Amino acid sequence: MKKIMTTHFSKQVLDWYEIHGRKDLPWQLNKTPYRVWLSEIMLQQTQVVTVINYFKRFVHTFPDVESLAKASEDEVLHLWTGLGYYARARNLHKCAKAVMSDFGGKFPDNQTDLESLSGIGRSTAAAIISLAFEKPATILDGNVKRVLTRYKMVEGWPGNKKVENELWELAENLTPKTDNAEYTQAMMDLGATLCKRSKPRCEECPVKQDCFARLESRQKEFPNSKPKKDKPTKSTFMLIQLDKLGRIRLIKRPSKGIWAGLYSFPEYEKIDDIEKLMGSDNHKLGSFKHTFSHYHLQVHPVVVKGCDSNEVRSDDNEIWYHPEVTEEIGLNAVVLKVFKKLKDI
DNA sequence: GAGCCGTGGCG
DNA sequence: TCGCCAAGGCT
Repeated sequence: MKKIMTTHFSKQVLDWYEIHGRKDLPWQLNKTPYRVWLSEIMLQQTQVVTVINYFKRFVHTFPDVESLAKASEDEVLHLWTGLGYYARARNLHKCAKAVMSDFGGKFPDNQTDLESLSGIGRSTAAAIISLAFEKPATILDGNVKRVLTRYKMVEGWPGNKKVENELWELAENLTPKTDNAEYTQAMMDLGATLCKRSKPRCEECPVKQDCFARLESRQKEFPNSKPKKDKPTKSTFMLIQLDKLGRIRLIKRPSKGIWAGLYSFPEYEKIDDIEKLMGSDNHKLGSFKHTFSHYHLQVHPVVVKGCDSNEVRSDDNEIWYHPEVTEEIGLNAVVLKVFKKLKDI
């Protein structure tokens, strides 16, 4: 009985995919394990529309794992600038080097070896096995979770371990051994285009007649939402020093914590801390709020012009940045936002 | 298990 | 304006 239902489900999904699935995303063309891996990392917690241009720029600069492994971390972070979750970029680089040194430059095609690599967990490993090597594997990403929690009305927040284990088992039971790559892509397409979080297009869904949530008109309740927690608000004064050549002083952030390894402005807790150092001849840009996944940051940019770049003691972590001269480095979205504000004044 | 780790879009 | 969250993984 179970097997019949399983076959039924995957057949419906596969038939739908053949007609409605996405088959010409950049990483689906010239498909290689490298391109599949890169896309899977970029797509972690990030939507397709955001990733597309980053992916194109990245493979243009680093067309294969060897070129990526040889790059500097700053170059890699540069191509990740604005994409967020920068640990992904550092792990990506680390992974590329490991593939070169430990796997002869070829991505492994099994779950254990793939999961031993930085940045690759159970679902990403399965996606690579399925999509790149076309061997049977089961993924469980946000799309699949959304589809399955609705299909079987799975109660509880999917981030909860018990719920997640339940979903893994369900996912594995539904995954076919044949046409596995198509099925994997189909489930993600289904979740992304029809079984969306808001306004799901159930009428067009290939499994609508068996979907418990739809049959009870409870689609909105699934997946159950994450228990909410208030985000604290922090405040920071960012010192933007310009020298006579229009260069900007940036400091490389530590290898742990927010924006690790990226260049950013020096930060101070109070305006007094800046004026004690620089004097009171400064210009305040409008403060603004930047929101992270786990807290809000109220940013107060303070501009000091006409600095003498020779006067500031410079170590390896400091640079005077000029977009057209400075070698490529990683920047965060707040720095980009401030750059834009500077242009407007 | 729970916190950490970005960003932009949407309702 | 604001909370929510999108192709997760690491510690």
